[in-house]
Amino acid sequence: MPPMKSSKKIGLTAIQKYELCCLRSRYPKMKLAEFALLDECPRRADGSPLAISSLSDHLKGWAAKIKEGCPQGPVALKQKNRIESYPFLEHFLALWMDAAEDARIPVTDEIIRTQAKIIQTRLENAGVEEPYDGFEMSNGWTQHFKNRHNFGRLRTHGQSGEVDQSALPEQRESLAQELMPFASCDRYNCDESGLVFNKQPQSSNVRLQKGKQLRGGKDPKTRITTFHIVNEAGTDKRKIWVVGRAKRPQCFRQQRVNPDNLPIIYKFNNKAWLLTGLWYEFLRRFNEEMRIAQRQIALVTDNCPTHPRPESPPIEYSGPTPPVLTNIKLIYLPPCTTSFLQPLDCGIIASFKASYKRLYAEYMVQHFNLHGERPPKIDILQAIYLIASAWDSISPETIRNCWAKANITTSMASPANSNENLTDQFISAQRQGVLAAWTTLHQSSQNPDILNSYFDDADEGVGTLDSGEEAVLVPDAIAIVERGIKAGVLDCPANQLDKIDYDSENDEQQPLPIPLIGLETAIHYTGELSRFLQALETTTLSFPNTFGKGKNTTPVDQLVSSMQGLNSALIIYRRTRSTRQTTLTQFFKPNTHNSGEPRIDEQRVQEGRAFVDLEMERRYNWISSEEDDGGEGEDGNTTCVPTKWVTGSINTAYEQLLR
DNA sequence: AAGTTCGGTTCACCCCATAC
DNA sequence: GTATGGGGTGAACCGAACTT
Repeated sequence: MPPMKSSKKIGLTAIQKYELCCLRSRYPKMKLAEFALLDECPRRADGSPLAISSLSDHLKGWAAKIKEGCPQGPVALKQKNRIESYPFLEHFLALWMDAAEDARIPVTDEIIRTQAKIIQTRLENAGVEEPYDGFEMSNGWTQHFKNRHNFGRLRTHGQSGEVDQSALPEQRESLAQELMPFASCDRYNCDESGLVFNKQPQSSNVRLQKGKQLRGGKDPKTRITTFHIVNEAGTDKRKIWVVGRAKRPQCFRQQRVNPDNLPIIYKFNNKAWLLTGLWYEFLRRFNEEMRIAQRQIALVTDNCPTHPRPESPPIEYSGPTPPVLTNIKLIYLPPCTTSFLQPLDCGIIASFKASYKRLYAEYMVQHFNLHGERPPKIDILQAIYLIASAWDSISPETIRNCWAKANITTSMASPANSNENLTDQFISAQRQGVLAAWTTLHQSSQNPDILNSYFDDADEGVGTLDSGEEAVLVPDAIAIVERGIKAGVLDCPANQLDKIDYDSENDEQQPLPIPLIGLETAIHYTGELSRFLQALETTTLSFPNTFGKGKNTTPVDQLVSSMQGLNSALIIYRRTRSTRQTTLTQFFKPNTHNSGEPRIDEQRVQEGRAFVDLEMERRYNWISSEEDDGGEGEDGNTTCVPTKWVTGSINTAYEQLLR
C-alpha cells in the first residue's frame, strides 16, 4: 500500500458530516463521483474532491443520520467523536454533581476527584468492567470531565443570612432622601430571580434519556432567570424578562417560535443569568424609552456584581459599550439588605413564584386530564407561558403593598396595615391551588410535606415535586450509582410502551363529531392558537376597521398574551366545575373492572419487563454479531444505553447489575 | 460501472505532568 | 483553577480490493 501524503487528508467536523448527509438528500441518486464534485461538497486541502470511499463512509445511512438531527454541543465541531475513557464513572459523577448542585454543596476540583474515587470503587465492587488501570484523576482529566459535561465554575451568590438590622432605619432614610424628588409612578425597582421551572423527579432517568437522543449533548439545566421591573404606584408592571441558556431553545425551533411574539422578553447567555451585557442592554432600552416619554425616573436595584454602573463597567467586561443614562437615576441598595429594603423581594417575587407554581400544578392536572398519562417535563416555552400568566396575575395592590413594606419612600406612610396581609393572602391562595392540584394528581388526601418541599425553595432554590420517590437531598455517590443504574435501564422500555400507547390513542387528534366545542377542546385550541400566533414571522397583524376603511394594527405578542389569558381563564373555570373531578379521579383509580382501555395495568407492566429483557438481549447480540436485522427500522434512536457505552464489557457488567 | 469493505496510515483527542 | 506540551491511542481517512 503506497504511503499517503498528509496534505491530501482532511477532517470533517460532525456538523460538516451532517450537512453532507443533507446534501445527499437533495441529490439521492447522483453518482458519488459526481457528488464529490458539487460545489457544496467539502474538498481536500489541495482542492481535489473527497475520496469516493470517504463519501461512502460518511453517507452510509444518511437518511437516519438526518433524522437524528444536527449535532449539538461540543461534539458538533469535533472531527473525531472520541468517547471518554470512563463513561460509566463520568456518568455517575455527573449525576452526583447535579445532586450536589441541588443540595447547594460547593464542589471544588478536589471534591470531584474524591467523589470520582468513591464512584470508581463502587463501580468496581459492582462488577463494572471499566478498566481503571492508570486512572489517576489528574488535573487534565478533571478539566476535560468538566468540559465534556458542561460543568464550570460559578460564583455562589444570594442573600447572606445575617443582616445587621440596626442600620436599616438609617438606610431607609437615606434611600427616601434619594427617592424624594421622584413621583410615585417614577420610582422603579428591578430585580432578577432564579427559577427552576421544571424540577421534576427522576432526574437521573432524564439524563440518560437525554444522552440517548442528543448523543452526549447534555444540558438538562432547567434553571432560568426572570427579571422583574415595577414602579411604586403599581401602574407600570413591565414585561418580564426571561433569561435562558439557549439562543434558540429546541422547543422554539420545533414550534417555529418567533421570540418577538412571546409575551415575555427572551434573552439568553450560557449562564442563564442577567449578566452585565444584558443589564446594560436593559438600561439602554429603558433609558431610551424614558427619554422619548420625557420622564426622569429612579431605578432601585441591588448591588449584585453583574449590575454595575454604566460608568464603571467591570475590568473584564467586553460586551457592547455601556449606555449613558440620561433619564434614569440608579439607586443601589446597601449590601445584604435586599430582603428588607427591596420591594420586589418583599413579596412581589414571592407572589409571582407562588402563582407560577399554582399554574404549573394546574398544567400537570390539565395534561393528565387530556392525555391520561403522567405529565412530562415542560419545556421552556410552556414555562414561559406560565411565567407570563403568573406575572400577569400580580395585582397593582400587591406591588404597592410591597413597596410600602420595604418602606424606603417617605411619601408613602407605613400604615398600610389593612393591606398588610394582602400578599400573604395571595400566596396562601396559590398554595391552596397547588395543594388541590397535587392532591388530585397523587390521590392523597393530605400531604403537606409535598407542598412544603415545593414551596421551601429560596431565590434560586429547587423544589421537589415528587412524592413517590425521594429526592436526593444529600448527594450520596453510592446511592446515586445504584439508583442510576437501575433507573437508566428500566427507563427505556417504559418510554417505548408510552409511545406505543400514544400511537394507539392517536385518534384523539380527530375529535369526535360533538355538536358543541367542549371545554377541554376549547382549552386545547386556545393553546394551539397561541402557538400558531407565536410562530408568525410578523410581529404585528392588521385587520380592517369595522368602521370605514382604516386598518387596526395589533402587536402579535398582545394577541398571544390574550390567548394565553383566555386559556388560563378556561382552566380556572374548569376548576370551578366539580363534575370534572369525578372524571379525573377515575383515571387514577386502580383498574378494577375492564371497561374500555385500562391505562395502568399489571399485565402491561409485565410486558414492559419482558420488553426490557428482549431489548437488552437484542442489543447485546447486535453488538456482538451484525447490525443487519434490527438495525434498520425503528432502531437508532431507541437505545436505552447511551451509544457511547456500547462496548461489550460494559454491557456485560450492565447486565449483571440489572439482576 | 458504481458502491462497499478492508486495512494501512494519520492525526485529533485523551490523560498526565508541569508551569503559571 | 487554567494553560500548555508530551506520550499514547484509536477513530477517521483514503486507496485498493472486493461485491453488487
